[in-house]
Amino acid sequence: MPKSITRTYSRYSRDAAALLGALIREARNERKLTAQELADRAGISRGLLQRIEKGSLKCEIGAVFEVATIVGVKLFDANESALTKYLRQTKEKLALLPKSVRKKSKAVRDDF
Amino acid sequence: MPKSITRTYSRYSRDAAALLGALIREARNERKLTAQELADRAGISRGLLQRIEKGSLKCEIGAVFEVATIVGVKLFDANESALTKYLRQTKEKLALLPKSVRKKSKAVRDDF
DNA sequence: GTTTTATGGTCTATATACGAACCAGATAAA
DNA sequence: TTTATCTGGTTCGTATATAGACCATAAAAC
Repeated sequence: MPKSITRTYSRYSRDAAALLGALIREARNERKLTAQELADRAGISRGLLQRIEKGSLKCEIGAVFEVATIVGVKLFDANESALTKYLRQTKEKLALLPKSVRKKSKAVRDDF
Repeated sequence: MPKSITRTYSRYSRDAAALLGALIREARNERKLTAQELADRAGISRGLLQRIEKGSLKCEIGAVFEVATIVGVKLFDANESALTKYLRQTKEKLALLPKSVRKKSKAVRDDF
């Protein structure tokens, strides 16, 4: 990140991260795990787990997904087999589509 | 990250990220957006968008969510209002639970 | 009440994800 | 075909997210 950029996030993105964090915290409590225990299992620091549970958007998606998986929070409301199946279908579908998006050349001729 | 750590990710996390990336790409093609255009709208670089679409787990979750939001890929299979509503409920539920998880003192006495 | 421990926060050093600028190959349009 | 441009893949410099060590407070257990 050369040029310092302050990202802006949409309401939906912020809510989604906040919800995911809240669900993780709820699931952790249900399973009677301390923050340190869950962090250890996920291979992350306790501080990072705190930020994830707070809904921070500046976290590795891998860390967030891993924690969610450990405590049983389903992403996309899908279990493992359904996810794998849908993933395969989506990839097959993509293979049939055009490889690249192409814009109209130069200007659009709507002046006739 | 002081000590160099090579993270390991579960199959579920990897599949989830791959699916999300594939869904984003699919939605981008449907909307006839080039990678550069979508990246510009999300305020990220084209390179980062490529990694997101490939399902990389080493991306800011904020960037991924933002891109998904722009092309209309719904996280949690919920529309905006439903997400906000559920978020409020979840936070209220959390407020009722014990503030911290506490382990049995020392060893568990199961020898009686 | 006391004690223990989980949580929340700060601070520092460092690994790394990022943006930018490339290039080559693929692919769609002319 | 030729041309234009989208994509994928580098490399490099840098902003920053992270781990780890703190400390203070809160809250559960005793």
